[in-house]
Amino acid sequence: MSHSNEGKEATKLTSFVSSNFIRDIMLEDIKNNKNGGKIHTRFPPEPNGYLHIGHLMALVADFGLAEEFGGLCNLRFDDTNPEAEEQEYVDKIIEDIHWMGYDYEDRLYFASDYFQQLYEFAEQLILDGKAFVCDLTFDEMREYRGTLTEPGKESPYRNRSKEESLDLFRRMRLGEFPEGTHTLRAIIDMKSGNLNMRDPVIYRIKYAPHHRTGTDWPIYPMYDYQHPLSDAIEGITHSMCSLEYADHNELYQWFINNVKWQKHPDDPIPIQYEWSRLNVTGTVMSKRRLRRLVEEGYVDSWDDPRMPTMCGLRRRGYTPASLKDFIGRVGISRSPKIVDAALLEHCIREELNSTAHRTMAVLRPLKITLTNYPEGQTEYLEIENNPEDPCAGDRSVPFSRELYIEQEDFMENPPRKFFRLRPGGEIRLKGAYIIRCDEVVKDEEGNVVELLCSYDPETKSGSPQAGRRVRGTSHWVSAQHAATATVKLYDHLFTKDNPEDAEEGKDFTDYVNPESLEVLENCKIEPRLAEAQPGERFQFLRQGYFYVDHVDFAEGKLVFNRTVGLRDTWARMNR
RNA sequence: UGGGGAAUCGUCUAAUGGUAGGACAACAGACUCUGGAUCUGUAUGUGAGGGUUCAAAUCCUUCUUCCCCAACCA
Repeated sequence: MSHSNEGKEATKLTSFVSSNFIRDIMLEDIKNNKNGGKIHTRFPPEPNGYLHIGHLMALVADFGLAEEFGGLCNLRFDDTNPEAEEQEYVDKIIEDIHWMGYDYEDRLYFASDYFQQLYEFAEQLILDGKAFVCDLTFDEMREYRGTLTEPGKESPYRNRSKEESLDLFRRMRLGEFPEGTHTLRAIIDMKSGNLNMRDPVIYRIKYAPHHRTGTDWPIYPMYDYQHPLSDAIEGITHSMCSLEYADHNELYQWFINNVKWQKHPDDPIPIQYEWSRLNVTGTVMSKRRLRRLVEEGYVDSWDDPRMPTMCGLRRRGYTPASLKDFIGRVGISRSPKIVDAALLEHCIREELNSTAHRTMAVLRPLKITLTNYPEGQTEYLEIENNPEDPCAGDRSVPFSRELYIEQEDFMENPPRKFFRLRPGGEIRLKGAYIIRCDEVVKDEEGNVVELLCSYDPETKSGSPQAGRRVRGTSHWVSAQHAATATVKLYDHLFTKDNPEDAEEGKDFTDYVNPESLEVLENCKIEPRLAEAQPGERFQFLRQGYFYVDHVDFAEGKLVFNRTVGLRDTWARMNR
């Protein structure tokens, strides 16, 4: 991927800024030389959907903390449910991880890589009297499990002989039984207050073909069994996950303690740590809801720039560095969090303010003619690319008699504090001259179609006499030299901070912002922008940061997606 | 008395018995050839009640509120 350099660069620049309890634990472990002072994490997505902003915490923490302590992070797909998982998602997830600049080197693993090993562990568990084959039906098992407040009952098959269980388990593996007729269950405690400990199922029969192992296996291990053992096999030291798995930690430890997985006495014993999930205002995260947005046409695709998916964020123009910065600022904790999307926007604005080149694009053009400027003349003005970065240099921008300015930079009857152009008033054209509006040209319906202006040759930017001041400055493009482009103005997808908190009779789709996308087809852009390459980011002066859509570009279209607008105190004053 | 987790400015997050601090958001002002950026300033917080202590966000205690768990999903 051409984007991987972007991510790697970002990795060097950014690390966590805030402290967090996981880091404290790692620091302590390193100090005590636990596991030889090594940190080894893993990022364990299930390939059943696209990575989205809710996964960002785990992604950045798993890879970022390992990186910070000179450790390693494996990429391991949790692919033990063939009904849900697809190769397509594996590929998309890998693409997103590469884009973020994270490197798992040759450590790309799949839980399915361990199916044979896990199977052997399971046989041993049976031999040790710690697991049995259960013939209870799905409904019976639910009944035997008890409830949150009542203890469960032991399965009548719990005490059958090891030999019988082993025989049955082997025949399960041979594919002799239909789905749903048998399970392998751990023998733990049906009375436990923790439902996960009530003789949990560790293998079930499934004949669905697996995206990697095909039809090799008629039985599949459950997450709770597979995950700790996969961690153990890989030598993971710190196994991090979100808080809804806290109840599973006891089971995690049970498998670590009861399966003979250790090859050497100093193989690290993995420990699970949990943190609270990341939520962001104005988004939905669940796969089901995201799918509805796509399928019901609220957005165009999974990578629509309004989607909170990683691929959507990328098309919106977010950078890996800004995303890492965001996670660093949010921090890792165990308290529930719904982070203000404004923080995410701040992170990308801050980065782009220092890196994005300034350009001029007139989104809604209003023609002006400088009546005292020589016809046919073009002068090239040197304008700085980025006032925040002197090294960014200057570029030449053509200036001529006929120009476009923004429609909203002119008002015939302006209110107080409107510092832009009005009849008889003056503004500076950025990097050029001060102009005065002499005459307003209207069509038959009274719409303003053109302004006749005059320029003051004494006020050329950079010249000694340029000192005269006017309050307003506008961006502009030369009509003759401008190219036309499509600009997509994106805004928040929802009108509500928490779209899921719907009123009676409504659901989250009722809060989709009808103005979340405005497509402008007739934007006039300066010559530099006509040469823009996919993946480039610019500031459109006074308007915002824009990303050259790499997807549209591949289809032959030059489209600028608004990543985020500039802070706009004028707009705020008018709210 | 099911089990587990969490409560600090509007939002995140620090302070591990010793001045409740930072970031984002908000507001006000300065500056500005981007109404951007930058700078300065302002307001807002320890869920509640008891207790220990010279001193409590922090320790003890009672209570309240919120989140997660009853897939042969992860």
